[in-house]
Amino acid sequence: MDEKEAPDATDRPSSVPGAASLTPVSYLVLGLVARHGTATPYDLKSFAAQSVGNFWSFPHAQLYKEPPRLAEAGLLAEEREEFGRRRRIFRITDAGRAALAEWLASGETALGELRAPGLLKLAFAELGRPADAVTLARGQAAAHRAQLASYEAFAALPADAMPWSLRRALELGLGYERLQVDFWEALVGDLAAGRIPPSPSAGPAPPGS
Amino acid sequence: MDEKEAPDATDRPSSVPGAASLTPVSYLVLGLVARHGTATPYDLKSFAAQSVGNFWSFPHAQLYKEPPRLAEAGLLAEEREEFGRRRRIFRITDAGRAALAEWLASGETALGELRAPGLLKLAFAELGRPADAVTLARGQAAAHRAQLASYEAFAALPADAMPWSLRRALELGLGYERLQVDFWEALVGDLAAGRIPPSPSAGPAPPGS
DNA sequence: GTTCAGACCATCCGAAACAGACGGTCTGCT
DNA sequence: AGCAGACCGTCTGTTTCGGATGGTCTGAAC
Repeated sequence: MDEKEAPDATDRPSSVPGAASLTPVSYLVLGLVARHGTATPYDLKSFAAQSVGNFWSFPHAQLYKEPPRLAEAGLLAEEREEFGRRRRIFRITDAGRAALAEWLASGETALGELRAPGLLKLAFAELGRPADAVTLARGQAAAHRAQLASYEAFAALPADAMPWSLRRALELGLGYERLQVDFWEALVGDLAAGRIPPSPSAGPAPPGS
Repeated sequence: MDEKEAPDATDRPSSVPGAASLTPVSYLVLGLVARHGTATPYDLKSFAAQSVGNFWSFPHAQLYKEPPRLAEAGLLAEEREEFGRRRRIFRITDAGRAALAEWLASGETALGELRAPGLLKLAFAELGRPADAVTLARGQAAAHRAQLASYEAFAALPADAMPWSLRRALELGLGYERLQVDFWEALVGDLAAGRIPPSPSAGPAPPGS
């Protein structure tokens, strides 16, 4: 029953020639270049860190490898600085803009998972001591409070510091962190008050059952 | 307190159990085996799908590869069915229990990222047409509503169908999906009402900046 | 009592992603 | 000029991903 018979609407950009497979990184690069006009790989690294990098980090090596790949597919144009470091400068092409537009227009909507390490640990907390669960909850609450503060600082930037769409995305991030903080703090409270029965009936199912 | 292990020439199976590199998958396997007493790899696949698999899916190949690895490290004991398929049956050892306990007790708290594909797309929605953003938001809302319903069905199981810790984890999942649904629905509303300025003042920064 | 379909179970492999070490290049300060 | 330190880019081993592939068993039809 674990099979998902997803219709899988083959979301590959059909109108774009030679575009084999575009990953999230591809669209990140495409989007960043489109937004800024031009960018070197290093710029991409910085741009990403300042924007989506907050909730989705990419190894910087990816941001160096992806632009040439996209250039080869015709989605980016590449030029070089004349002097100095002779860095690669990328600019989006019409084909690139089309691929980006198609991605934005497609009703693809994969939905991702809640892969929080703390959540995995919590799921098995019954196997440890109750005190460990408290430690975990406190730690998670603190970590998420810190992350929340960082988002809030970012959100405090003036209105024209980021496009409306990014700001809106940031708001989901804010909500997410608040949810996490509330959740873990409530858990700390419940555990401290003994409101959660760590040994309610008989503990975990005995192996011999 | 994550250990930085220097790459030894030949890393022996285990000198100190639990100190080697154990990944989230390792702990998933350890936890599942501990919870159920015994398990074949195929069982693990099923158990995972029924529990944490809801918010954190693992390729099943991982669940076949990991148990032998853990057995080699002394954290699991392996026996075989006598007849029939002669499947591998795993059972946790004292060392395995110790490693699991150590993990549960450690104040590790890595915090993971909000890697939702929809969020990435939203972050660049300013580059597309406003109608695309509406499509995206509607699609995301629907997808998350479906996921929410699935969680709710799971949560409706009787109290003894799952340990308290897993139920608690599920509650975070529930909250997360509700947050998503609310967020995307609110976005649909704002976009429809024109409350979000897709072309506020002057558009994105010109390339020549 | 064979045969065969279809579920159940397990392994393998190429292609990415990942983390981060390592090296080169330039700028500002002395 | 010399040098420190920031800036910038590439490379490599390891792990993960996702799915193709291929065996094994049950039971129902013949």
